[in-house]
Amino acid sequence: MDFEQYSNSAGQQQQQQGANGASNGTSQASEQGREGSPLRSPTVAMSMKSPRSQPASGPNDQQHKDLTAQVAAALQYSQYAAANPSQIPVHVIAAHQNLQQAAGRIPVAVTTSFQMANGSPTLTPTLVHPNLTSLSSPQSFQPSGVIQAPGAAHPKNIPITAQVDPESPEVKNLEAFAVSFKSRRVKLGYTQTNVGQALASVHGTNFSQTTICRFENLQLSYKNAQKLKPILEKWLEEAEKQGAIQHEEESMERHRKRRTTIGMSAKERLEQHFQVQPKPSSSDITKVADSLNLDKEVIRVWFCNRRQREKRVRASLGGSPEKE
DNA sequence: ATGCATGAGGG
DNA sequence: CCTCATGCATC
Repeated sequence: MDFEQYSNSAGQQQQQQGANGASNGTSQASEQGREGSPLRSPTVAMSMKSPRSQPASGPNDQQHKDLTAQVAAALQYSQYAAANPSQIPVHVIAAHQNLQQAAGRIPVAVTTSFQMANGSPTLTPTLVHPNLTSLSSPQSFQPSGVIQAPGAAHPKNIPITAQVDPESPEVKNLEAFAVSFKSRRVKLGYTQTNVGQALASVHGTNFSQTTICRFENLQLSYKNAQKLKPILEKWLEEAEKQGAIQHEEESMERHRKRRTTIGMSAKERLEQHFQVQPKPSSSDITKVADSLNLDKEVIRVWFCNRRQREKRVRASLGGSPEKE
């Protein structure tokens, strides 16, 4: 099979934001694509106004392709899982649910059928483009006793459910503030790091550059962002009153474990697993970790983080990459 | 800007 | 063990 390169590349570039010199102002001139990961976000959002009068010319929409790819991944895994009878049920069911969920985002219907051939269950998802057929409505899956294998210990359920309506006025307001905040922050000459430290004056405790950055980009959970907003809002008002930077104390003492670098192929495998089973059991994690030659703890944490990412306000939602 | 990690709180 | 809020280390 394939090998993973969980190498710990030696760090070389340091783009520390003006943590000690306020002359760094804006900075943040970052450029993405540092990872070249083929699967940035398997999400299939965006809206597609499809004139129902379009003749069936073929499923060549990008969205359709994306979903197809997602299905392929899920299917691939389900087959892989076929080697582990004790877990097939959960995985397959989860796969189906994920497919339906994915389909819910775009005008496509998913029809998944089950085939018990030689004791090897196979998931066969069929994508139906509304413009192509008279629409064979997505037939609901009937987990008729066939799927419930004996040793299948299902952890819990697979929610992945969104947390807040992206169109909610609250979310819109949050986004507006985030943009405004960044703009005004820059005008004041504060770096994200500066803000995090200065925040102590109105909040009592500091925050890291990371947190400020995530707030500005709304890469936090909805609740977290809502909680931070008033704090940042308060600080901003104070800061604008005083006009210039009033940075606080700076304590630079840190040291931690070196960050593990998970190879790209390993990430693909993990992503596939996640698509069908976002919450793998301990034994699952052990198996995955073993097959990828990575520490179990690393895998466990990866899933935890992946789940968290799924819950971010701006994660994989209609929000355009708002690059800059 | 973001990936992997830590720790508090809940079960 | 998980979720959640957070952040160091690193791209």
